[in-house]
Amino acid sequence: MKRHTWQRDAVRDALSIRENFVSAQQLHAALRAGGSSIGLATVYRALADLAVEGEADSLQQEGESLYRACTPGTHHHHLICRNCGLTVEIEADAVEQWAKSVAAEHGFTRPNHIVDVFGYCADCSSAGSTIAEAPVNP
Amino acid sequence: MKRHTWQRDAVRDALSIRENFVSAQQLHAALRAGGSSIGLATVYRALADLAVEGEADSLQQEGESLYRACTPGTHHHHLICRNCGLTVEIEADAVEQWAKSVAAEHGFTRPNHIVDVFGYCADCSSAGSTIAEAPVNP
DNA sequence: TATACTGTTGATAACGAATCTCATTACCGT
DNA sequence: ACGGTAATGAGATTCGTTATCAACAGTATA
Repeated sequence: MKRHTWQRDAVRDALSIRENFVSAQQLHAALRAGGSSIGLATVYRALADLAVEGEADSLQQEGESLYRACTPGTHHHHLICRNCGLTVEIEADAVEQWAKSVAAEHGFTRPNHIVDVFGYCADCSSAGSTIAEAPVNP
Repeated sequence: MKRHTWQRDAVRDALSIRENFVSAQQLHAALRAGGSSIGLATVYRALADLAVEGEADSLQQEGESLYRACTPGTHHHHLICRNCGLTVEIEADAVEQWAKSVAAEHGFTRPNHIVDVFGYCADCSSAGSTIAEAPVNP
């Protein structure tokens, strides 16, 4: 049986406050900075649970998992700024359909897909000279 | 100046033989098993270089980087079997265009995208009872 | 409310992928 | 052949994540 603890709530709340993707360690540091005594392992467990339950989206970047609160029940993808992390949820029925059809064409069943778009948001683009990273697709 | 070594060739050859995505450690083990004395760090370096030069595709899965040889100069994505790893290169101009337009709509510049489709290939689907993993999208 | 059951927590150890260090090797222009 | 220097590789190191396990705290029941 699943139990209700303040630790889970704390992680959920801390995640829901944030706009961008954050790592488990960042979230743990923020919670501790806020006076909480929550443990690191618990933050990892809570985030993994939230992701499984569909309350959080996750993506892998540079060898670490990042999480972000999302509205449960909706399937969407993300448009993420490489510079500041600003994240926009995007829907893409066309892509969903494409993924299904291309899988079916090749005899694949139970298709899933990973679709994320990265770029530089308007603000970071206009402040272009301060961006260290070189363009990836010139 | 860039130098030509048998180690780079060995990694490139070992990668080109394979159909599926492999990890650096798998490739290193295979090379050693084949009698090579190549070092692990060198395999990591060679794979990273190949990916940068566009001779290999890479993806992140379960906290590790997997690599696969690809025909240089062509932009494509992958359809990957979750069970056996069978990989099919797929092209998707529609998705490319969608990524560009959705980025532009939100003021994002220099868009990149990560698009991969996972599923169960025909063979693994028909041998369904042997697949341990539960369906992810019932 | 008191009690027992058991899922959860958290400090720490352990793990694993990837990178760094640095002495040694060997590629390549001269 | 020579010399500068990029590349190599064994091992150490870093860092994100997971496992361990005793102590704790929800929750159902009496």
